Amino acid sequence: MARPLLHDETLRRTLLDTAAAKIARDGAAAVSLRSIAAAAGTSTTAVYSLFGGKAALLTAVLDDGFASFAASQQQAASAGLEALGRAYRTWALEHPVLYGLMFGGSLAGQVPCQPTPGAAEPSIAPLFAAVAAALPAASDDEIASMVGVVWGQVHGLVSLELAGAPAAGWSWAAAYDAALVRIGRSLGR
Amino acid sequence: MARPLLHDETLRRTLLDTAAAKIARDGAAAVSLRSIAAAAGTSTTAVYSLFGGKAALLTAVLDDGFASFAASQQQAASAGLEALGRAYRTWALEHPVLYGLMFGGSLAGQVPCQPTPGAAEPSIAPLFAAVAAALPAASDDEIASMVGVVWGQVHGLVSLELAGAPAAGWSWAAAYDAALVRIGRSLGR
DNA sequence: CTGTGTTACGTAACAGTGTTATGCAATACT
DNA sequence: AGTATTGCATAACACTGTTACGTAACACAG
Repeated sequence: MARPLLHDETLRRTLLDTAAAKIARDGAAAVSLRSIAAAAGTSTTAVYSLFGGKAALLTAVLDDGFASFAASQQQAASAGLEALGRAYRTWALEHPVLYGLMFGGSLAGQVPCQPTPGAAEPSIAPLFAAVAAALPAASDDEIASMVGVVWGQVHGLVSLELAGAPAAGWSWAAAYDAALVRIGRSLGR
Repeated sequence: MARPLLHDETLRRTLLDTAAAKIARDGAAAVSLRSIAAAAGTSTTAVYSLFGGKAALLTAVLDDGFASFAASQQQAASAGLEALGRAYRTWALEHPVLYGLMFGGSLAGQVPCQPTPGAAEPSIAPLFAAVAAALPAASDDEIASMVGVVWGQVHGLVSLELAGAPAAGWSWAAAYDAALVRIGRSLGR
C-alpha cells in the first residue's frame, strides 16, 4: 500500500474564493454549485471531496467571514469602544450578504448552512473586553448583560439598515451615531 | 360573452394558511411549492393563477405577517413604551421564522421574496407615537433619530436571540430587560 | 334551456438544482 | 516498475420552480 494523494489546497482556496465572490454579488440562494465549480474550473464532485456538499461550502465561506470580521474588530480594539462600533458597521456595510448570513436569520434555517458553534465569540471578545474595562466596578453579570445590550444595539441598527428597512424621517447613519454617543455616555460614568 | 368566474377566495386563504404553517415549521427555503399545493388539496398551477408564483406566495404570507405584527403593536400601544417593547419580543418569539423573513436578511436576496414597500411602517407607527409622546420638547429630527435607536436596540436583541447567537455569560431575556430599562430611563426625563 | 366565450386548474413536460454511483487518470510508496 | 489509493470528470438520479396544453366549470345571451 502507499500513502495516497492529499487534498489539493490550491483548489480548495479557489473554490472558497469564487464561492465567496459569487455569494457577495448575487446572494447565497441564487448561487448554484454548478456555477461555482465551473467558475473555479472544476466539477461539482470536487466540492464534495473537499468540503462535503453545498451546505458545507457555504459554512466554510461563513467561517472565513467570521475570521475576517474578528480580525477587523481586534484591530480596532485598541482605539476604544466607539472605534469598535464604527469598525463594526464599516465591516458589515462592506460585506452585506456575508454579514446577513453570519448574524441574520439564515441560521434559523432559510439557507441550509450554519457556522461552526462558537464562531462568533472571537468577534465579540474585543467588545467584551472594552465593556469590562469601562465598568471596572461592575459585577460579571452586569458586564455580561451590558455586552448583550450594546451588541444588540449595534447589530440591530446595522441589520435594519442592511435589510433595507424604511428609515422614514431619519438616516441609519445618524441613528447609529446617536446610539454610539448614548452608549459612550452611559458607559463613561 | 359573459362575465367569467372570479378567483376562488377560499382556495386562496387555504393556500396562504398552509403555506404559512409549513414555512413556520420548516423554514422558507425547505418548503416546496408542490408540497404546499398538495397539502392544500390542489395543484401548483393554482398558485400561479392566484398569486403568480412561489415568490409572490411568500410575499403574500409575509404581508400577512406584517399585518399581524402591526396589530399586536397597536394593541400594546396604549399600555406604554415598555409594554410595546415586550409585545415586540413576544410576537417575534412566537413567529421566529416569519420575523426573520420580515426583518432579517431575506430582504437582501437570500430568498426571492420581498414585502410590499412600506409594509413595515404601520408596525413601527406605535413606537414612533410613544417616543414622540415621551419627548414632547424634542425636534422632529431628534425624535426620528431616537426611534431609530430604540427600534435598532429592540430588533437587534430579538434578532440575535432568534439567530441563536451565543449568549456567553448572559441571557438574552436579561439583556432585553436591561435594555428596556435603559430606554425607559433615558426617555423618562 | 341551450350555446358560447371565458376562466380555473389538473396533467405533463421542461430546464435547472443538489446529490451520488461509476470509472479513469494521477499519484506515493514498496 | 508495480500497485494500492485517491481526486475528480462523466453521467445519472430525484427534486425543484415554471410553463404549454387541455379539460371541466361557470356566467351570461339568445
